[in-house]
Amino acid sequence: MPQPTFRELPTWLLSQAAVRSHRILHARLAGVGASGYEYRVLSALDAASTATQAELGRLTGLDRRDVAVTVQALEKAALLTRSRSPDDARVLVVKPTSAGRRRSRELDRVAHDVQEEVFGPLTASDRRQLVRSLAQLSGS
Amino acid sequence: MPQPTFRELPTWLLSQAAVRSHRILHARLAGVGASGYEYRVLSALDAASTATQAELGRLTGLDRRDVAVTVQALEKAALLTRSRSPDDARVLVVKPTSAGRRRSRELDRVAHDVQEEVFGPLTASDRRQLVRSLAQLSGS
DNA sequence: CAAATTTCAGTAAAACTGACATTT
DNA sequence: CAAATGTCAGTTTTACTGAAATTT
Repeated sequence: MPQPTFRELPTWLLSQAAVRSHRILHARLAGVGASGYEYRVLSALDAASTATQAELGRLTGLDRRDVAVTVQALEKAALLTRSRSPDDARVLVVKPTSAGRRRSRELDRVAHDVQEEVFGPLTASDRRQLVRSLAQLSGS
Repeated sequence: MPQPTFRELPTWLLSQAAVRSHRILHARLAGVGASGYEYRVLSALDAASTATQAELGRLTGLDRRDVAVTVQALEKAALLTRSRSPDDARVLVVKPTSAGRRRSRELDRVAHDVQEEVFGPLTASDRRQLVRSLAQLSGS
């Protein structure tokens, strides 16, 4: 056998598993009216309690531009507030509203349920090993 | 701890690992002037020797529409040919040209090299286990 | 008529790029 | 002046939807 085709490559298997996982999570989030970006921002913000937009970008892996757009939409929906930092006039401090915190936990629950659906085929020990390896791949 | 945030979820780790893997593969393919769709179609076609567009869609996991667009571009680049099937006038039979076969193997080599870069952090046995689990997740 | 194949027109999410004004 | 932050305008890739024409 010379070079394997893409269908036998680990990168392909990884991509396919992620596509399937993403499809399921995305469908569940859409079912409650949320996008993936919104979920990430709200969930990260709930965990941090308060964060600047730049911090949210680092926490969520989103580009600053995409953070700005998402945060603006969430502000319009009264799920978070933004205010200039007194310490640093460049920075916008973002805080969840109580509706935002409720929403965040609702989305965390939705995502939690998806884990079973996606990783159900694996044994608990395979699952642990998979999580370990995946964490290593994305720079732990 | 109530619900974990998205950053602790297996689906997130899977997504992040896939994003990183995709980024690397995509950059390497772009470096030789190919898109992911083109690589998948050419590689699948080279392995199958000949296929209809619908078959290519099933092999590559691409939507029929995206197969059509990709195949038309590859035809324009003289990397494959299309002809009506004599047996079934609905069907377009796609064959690689010799330039297409060379191109396909070039891209397979590029992708093969990426495997090391992406999965290098893992031991060989972790790698085998990961591939097994990933295959299970995408419906093996 | 039902089903499959191909094509057309379009949307949407995700990731990303380059530029700019403001502030530190 | 360099660096960081937020904003604006835009592209690319990938995935997908709905509809139409053709043929089986």
